[in-house]
Amino acid sequence: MAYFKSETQRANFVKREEELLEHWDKERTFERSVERRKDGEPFVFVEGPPTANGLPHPGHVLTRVVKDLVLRYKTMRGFYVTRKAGWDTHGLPVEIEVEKNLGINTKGEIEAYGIEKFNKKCKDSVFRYEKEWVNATKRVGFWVDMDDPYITFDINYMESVWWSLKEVWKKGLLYKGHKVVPFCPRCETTLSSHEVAQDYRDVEDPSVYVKFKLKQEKDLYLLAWTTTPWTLMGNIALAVHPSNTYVKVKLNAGAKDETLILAEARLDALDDDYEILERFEGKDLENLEYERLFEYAKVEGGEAHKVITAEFVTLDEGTGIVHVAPAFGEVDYEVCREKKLGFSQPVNSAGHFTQEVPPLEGMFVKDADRLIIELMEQRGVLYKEAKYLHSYPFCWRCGSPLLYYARESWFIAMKSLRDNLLANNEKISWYPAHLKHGRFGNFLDGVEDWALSRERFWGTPLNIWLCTECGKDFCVGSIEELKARATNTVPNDLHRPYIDEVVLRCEDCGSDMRRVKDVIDCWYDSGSAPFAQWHYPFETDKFKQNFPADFITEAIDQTRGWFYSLLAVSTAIFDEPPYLNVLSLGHILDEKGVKMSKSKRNVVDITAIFNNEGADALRWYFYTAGPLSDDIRFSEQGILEKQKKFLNTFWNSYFFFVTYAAIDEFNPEVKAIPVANRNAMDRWIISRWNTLTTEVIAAIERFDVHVAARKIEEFVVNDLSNWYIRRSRRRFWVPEENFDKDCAYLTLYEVLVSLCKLLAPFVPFLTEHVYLNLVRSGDEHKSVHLCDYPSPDESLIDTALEDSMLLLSELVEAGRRTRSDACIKIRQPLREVVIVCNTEKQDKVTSLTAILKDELNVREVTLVEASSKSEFAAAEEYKQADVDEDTTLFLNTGLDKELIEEGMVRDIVRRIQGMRKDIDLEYTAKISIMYEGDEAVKEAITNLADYIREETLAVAINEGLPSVESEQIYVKTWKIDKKEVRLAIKTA
RNA sequence: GGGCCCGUAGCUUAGUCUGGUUGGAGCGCUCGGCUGAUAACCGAGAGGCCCGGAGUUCAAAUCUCCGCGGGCCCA
Repeated sequence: MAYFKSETQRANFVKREEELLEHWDKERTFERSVERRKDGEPFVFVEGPPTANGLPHPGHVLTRVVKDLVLRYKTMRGFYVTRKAGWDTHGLPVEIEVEKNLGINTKGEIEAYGIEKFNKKCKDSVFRYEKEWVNATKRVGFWVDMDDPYITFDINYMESVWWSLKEVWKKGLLYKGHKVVPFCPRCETTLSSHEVAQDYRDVEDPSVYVKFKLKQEKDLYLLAWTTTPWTLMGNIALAVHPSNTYVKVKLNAGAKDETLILAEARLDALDDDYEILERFEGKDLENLEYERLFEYAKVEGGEAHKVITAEFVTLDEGTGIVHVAPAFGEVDYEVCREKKLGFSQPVNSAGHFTQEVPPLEGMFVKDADRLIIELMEQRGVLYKEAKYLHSYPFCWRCGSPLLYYARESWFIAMKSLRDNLLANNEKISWYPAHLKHGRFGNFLDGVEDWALSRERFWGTPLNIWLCTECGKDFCVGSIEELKARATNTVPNDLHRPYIDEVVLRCEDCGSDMRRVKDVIDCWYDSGSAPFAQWHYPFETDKFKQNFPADFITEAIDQTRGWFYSLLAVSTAIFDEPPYLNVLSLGHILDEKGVKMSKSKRNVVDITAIFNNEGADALRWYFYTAGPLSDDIRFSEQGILEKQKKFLNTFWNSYFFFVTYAAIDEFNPEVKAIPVANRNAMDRWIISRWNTLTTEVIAAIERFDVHVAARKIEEFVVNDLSNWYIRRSRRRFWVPEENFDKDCAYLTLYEVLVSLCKLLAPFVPFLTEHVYLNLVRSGDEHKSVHLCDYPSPDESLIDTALEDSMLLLSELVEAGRRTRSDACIKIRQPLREVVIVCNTEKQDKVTSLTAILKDELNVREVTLVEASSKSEFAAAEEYKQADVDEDTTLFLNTGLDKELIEEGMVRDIVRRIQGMRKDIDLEYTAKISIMYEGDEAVKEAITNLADYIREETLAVAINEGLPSVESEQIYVKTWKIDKKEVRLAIKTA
């Protein structure tokens, strides 16, 4: 009985994959692959948690298959690799989704709807597409434990987050300040940066040149410029560049005779004639005080209305003197904080002026521009007004112009940890390496304090309570502590609104303490994953085993996202890097090279890919497309090509093997032949395989996945299929058992099984299917994914042999070229090929002459020294082809009757083989042949009848066709070398 | 506006770090050949201002600078 199951020639990858998904489920193969390594060295991975409130995108699939490749590889290399899935569940994107469904979009409406109900909806919405995520994850073959994932809204997870924030608070790193954020006055919502980026429009705004009167000197003005006149109500300072040249100019403008200061490079801004009175550097202006434009808004917390110097001042436009309003600009806010200046906020959260500004009270800021310009004109402080075209962000939901607006916010003092961040970054290996000191390092260099709080609803509540009397703050670090300090009942759910009800007792004054209303930035949630997923420090074992991570990978946009938040949290709490290796991936672009995004409607449906091409084809496409750090132009056609070229070729190599192994009932278990005893071809493919394995392992260790995958592809397509198997076919066709055939079977078998292991992390489905059929002994519950990764046997690497084969392929190429030039088809045997080369090359070729004879269809191979070259070059029947500098090939193109007859017969055999295939004969079926042709044909067939019988499995060859047509007889007329030949076959 | 990455044939790409014969492949196209594993394969051909410009050098796809286009992050 056949040892191997036979296969169909068409692989049907999709169906195979679906079968294996069930098989793995039933066999618990994933779980067992992890468990069997539990005494191995741990290789720690942290899953970057996706948000499941949208459909998975091809980019997500890419990160998942890259994670899977590395984790499977490490597992097979003997590491203990646990893989906990995670879900990111909090944050504004979730809230917005719910708001959309409820048809509301202001915080007021949410509060009216009820925070309890609202958050319930958020919680439900978070897993709206969980099924699709789980399906896609499984379907693509990503082995990760989704039965026991970490979830950021889980109470244990939140408790760990609270604990960590208390550590931050205890170190004095948590403080309250203002944060200037893009804010929609209509929705009363802060917008995240990616929301802001969604709707920039070109708009025309008034730009005004305003004169600020200096206190020290009479009739001397600083000329400032702004495109948002309404922000002048919050003016605190004027900024100049410290080292640029400024001038004092006297205007010659009749009644408007006055003296102004501005940057020399911006004198163009003046409409009038002027005379330069003085030149000085910006820093000479520092600390000059000026009279405020409007007396209305009150200033708190520091000095105001003086000149400061700042590097951000540019001379591209304006006057080189910048109006600074900390309530309405992030840069403004930062510089004022640095210089310890005051703060003024005359605008409420709906974007209307407050009663601090009586003439404008209740007016929307953008509508107030006109009135403010008029007021300035009346006071004679407006130098001129112009139009200014610029791009400005609008709310993507309601279309209102966004305001930059300072809101009260809690911060983590990351700036003070800058050196620690940089030092920890030094302990991390980045792939690609340039990110370490490039994008990421630069970012850490200029790190800002982390605005941690969000005035929102669905998130981990900020665990800070403030005393209603004395203002003292307290940070709660655990549920136990909360219970101990609470004066009322502690809820089971830590979310809003329940937590808002919990009142603590102030230790200082004994009054009530109330929680601040904010929730925590969800990036802090996911940045806490290394410890929060294990409920550290309330449970300690798992965390200790799993920190720091050996490996994380996500797309490039996470450099300032998760890659940063992980490092930030870990540095603040442990002062250790949370991961040691980080691999950054490129993005998936559409076929035109544009980023795939929901709004552009160019996102490819991955389920269609799974159903059409299958997971292995998709994976192989991703792995071979190019360096993982490069963007990929996604193309379904490209995936199909991978399926045809690579998967099919691998399948067919396997199919060839099992087909003949079944016929011969070959059993690898009872054969053992040392490699050294096998022929050159066998030793060559085994050597190539060992070389390949060395290269593949080296490449994966560097995360050069595309290098590894492309090398395997070349091996399978070129070396194995197109050379080794093609060259060795005849060895498998020999009917009787013999030593050489056993060598061929064993070699191909060993290479295929080893290839399965080498490829298992890349294409886990196909390799499993093939492995399960090829390895039929041993454990019932076996799997390629339970195997050790192959390691190369250096003693089997024969570089000299590999070199020889390379030379041989060059000779074959040259020989074919010569035939083609001389118009002699390959089926026509020729007498001789002469190779002119040095002795070193002669040695290389000698062992492989049999192959050369076969490939070039010549009877003799003659090797000669360079000295005889001229002799052959002069002979007419020898056609020349140059191989390389010192190697030349001559093909003897002379034909005699014997050669012509042989060529004729080979043509006939070829036709008969085609006919066998036409009528789908079994490979082993015997036939009888009948023919009609001229004398030459008859003579050739008679002379070479034995050869024909052997090649075509014919038991009889007879001249003359049967007179009656019959279904059992297949007749076809051919033209061979201008002769008509009629052939007929029937099964014998 | 700033930082980082990418740009090679119609398409996908190797080569760039470490400058050095005529810039390699694959898909597609044209012609010819081969085929009882292969929806394959082999040979020949057409197809490249190596994004543009300047510089360094005996020598630049490769190094430097300035642009242009795309991407990401940040303003």
